Amino acid sequence: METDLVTPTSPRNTDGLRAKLIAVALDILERDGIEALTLRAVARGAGVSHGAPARHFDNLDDLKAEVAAAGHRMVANDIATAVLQTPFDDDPKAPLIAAAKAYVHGALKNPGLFSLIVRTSTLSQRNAALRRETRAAYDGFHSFVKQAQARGWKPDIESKLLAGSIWTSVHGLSTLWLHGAYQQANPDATLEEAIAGVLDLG
Amino acid sequence: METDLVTPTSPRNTDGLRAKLIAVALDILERDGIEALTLRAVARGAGVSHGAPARHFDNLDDLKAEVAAAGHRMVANDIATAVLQTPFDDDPKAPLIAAAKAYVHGALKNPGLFSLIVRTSTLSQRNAALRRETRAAYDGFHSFVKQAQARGWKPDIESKLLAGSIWTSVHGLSTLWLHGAYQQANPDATLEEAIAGVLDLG
DNA sequence: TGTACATCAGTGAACGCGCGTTCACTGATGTAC
DNA sequence: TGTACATCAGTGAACGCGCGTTCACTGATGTAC
Repeated sequence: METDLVTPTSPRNTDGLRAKLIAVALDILERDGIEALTLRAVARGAGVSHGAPARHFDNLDDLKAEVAAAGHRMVANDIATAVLQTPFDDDPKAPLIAAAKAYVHGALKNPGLFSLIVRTSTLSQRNAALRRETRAAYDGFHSFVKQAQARGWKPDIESKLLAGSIWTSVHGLSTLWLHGAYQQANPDATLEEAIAGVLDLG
Repeated sequence: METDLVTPTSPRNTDGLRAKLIAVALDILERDGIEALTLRAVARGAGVSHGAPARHFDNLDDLKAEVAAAGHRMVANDIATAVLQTPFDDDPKAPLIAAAKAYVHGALKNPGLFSLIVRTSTLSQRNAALRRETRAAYDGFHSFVKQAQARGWKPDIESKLLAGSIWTSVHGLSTLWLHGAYQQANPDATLEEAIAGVLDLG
């Protein structure tokens, strides 16, 4: 289903349950992981019958896409907040480090949501809202990178390629740290060091 | 089950089916993805009854761990081959680029196996063989990095941190490219450029 | 203000599905004598 | 060489499970008059 940002208004429906179902889904992801995210589990968590979600979502994939979009928004928000709260001071890349930390910590805080967001990118071709979220999140990050460059950090690298490199690094670090693979390969490194290392490279 | 590298020998069992089940599992991962990897599907693919796999694997997780170990070995092998076939020539990091390409191409060739390997790292605490594979793969890569450093590439960075950074970057690029997220954010970049960019950073 | 009607979110029973796992069985193959 | 026996990989029926989805229903709420 192609869901728009503006949910269809109904005279007597305040969309209470719809919002609650999404909130419950985020809880389930955080507590029990992506495998546990089913329509029935969401209904149980919201205290309604298992048929109720069908009134708000066409099917499971539809729900997942909406949850992923909501999660995307949350992460993008956390990152923007972290960046805006971090002064450039003497280090032009300080805000980027803050952004990277927010990204990694977001992934570690809710691994299930992180997985869902990643896996849903294939789905996103069919969901305009999700597609917009992805795009907006990346564009936001890209502008932070350009600001750091404008202040003298790696000014000679093409900003898109630089943003892409940082993004892949931070994303990969999140994944590998989450699964304990990074720590296993590099037992002495702390997460802070790993994040800094990823940005300092070179 | 703690499975050892040496499979228990049985007088009349040549382990034909066991090996076939693993091969079928790899096929299923490549063709239909990780969701489709079930004991019953593997049995079907091997042309045996659905109860047969229970003679060789304690349960589904046991099978997955063995498949992941096999996949890990394959990837590590591909990387080693790529590195050994690439002369240092004038560019000390040429073998590392070859390694990165092999890693990414392996992920793109069999996304299901890639997912399984990543997700199984949590499982690996319970499977000694898989733990050894992970460790061996990383150690191999680390030695390649040290060789590049010995030839003058980024010699001042602590090799473990450098290896970790490259690993996370390449891993993240694989994931994001696989899901189309990287291309969406950076429509003009080719995979080759992205790989080079990740290693060139800085 | 009051009444008749329409809407529709949520109910709960029911459906078919594929799954993991168990278990008595059978039949081929290796071993002991 | 031949025979009796033991082993055990693979069979196929059966089990219970949770899932997504459908559907007639009911009851609360908004609307028209």
